[in-house]
Amino acid sequence: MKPELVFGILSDSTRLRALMLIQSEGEVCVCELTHALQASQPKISRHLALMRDAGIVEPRRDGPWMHYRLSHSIPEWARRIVEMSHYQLSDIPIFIRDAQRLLQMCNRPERNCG
Amino acid sequence: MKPELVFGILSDSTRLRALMLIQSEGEVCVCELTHALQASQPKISRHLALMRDAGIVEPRRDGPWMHYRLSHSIPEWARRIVEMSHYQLSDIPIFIRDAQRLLQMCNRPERNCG
DNA sequence: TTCATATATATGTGTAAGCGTATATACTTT
DNA sequence: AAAGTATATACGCTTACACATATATATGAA
Repeated sequence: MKPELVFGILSDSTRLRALMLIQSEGEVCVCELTHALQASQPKISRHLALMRDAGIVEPRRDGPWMHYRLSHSIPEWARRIVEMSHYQLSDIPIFIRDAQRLLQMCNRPERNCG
Repeated sequence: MKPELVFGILSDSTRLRALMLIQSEGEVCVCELTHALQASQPKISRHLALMRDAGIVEPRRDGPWMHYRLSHSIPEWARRIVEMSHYQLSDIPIFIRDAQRLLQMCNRPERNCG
């Protein structure tokens, strides 16, 4: 895995916002992302597929839902870059708002209402 | 400055390699980069202009030479991301080789031979 | 098997990015 | 001023990317 590829993943707003939530929550499903990011489902799925193909995230099926988390086989340096970017960016308004929308979302698979 | 823009800067191999050297050396000039990265001068200059316009690096003229360093007005989170990426990536072969070529370069402005 | 929900992918389109080559600008020396 | 070196930008081209929309696949319930 090449470093510039990892940064390429982070260089799109939708993917960065998704990864920030994945990093916060450990795991999120597609419907949670579409809700939190207020984006269309194909848009979210396309970006997740991109990240999956790049080896950054991995899917887990849970009935009809697909959950995504950081890939367990991601290189250590890549994991640290993602973690540390999350740490540095988490107080920026747009990411705070995404996190809030996720917490306030009802009908989250495997979770109660917020 | 938007986070995804900073990652966009880091998502190109030439720019990432240049920034790694800037981070190591504090400041490098165009001719040092063309030598260390073994790339054409227009290619290096174009990428530096891109990073300058994005507010990541800033130029300093020294006679005929242009030196580039991290911008002093870069947001703290962006500086930390660059610093930390350098720390995480510095032992990857391609960056080691770039650094070696730079150290072995003779005729470096403001420096002796290595 | 039929329907509804959740997710994935395909298609067509517009835009942005990177490259090589050529050329322009800036500085230094003569 | 003229020539040489260092750097910047312009141009034409090709490819990659992101999007919206449409459609396909997968699961669960009836």
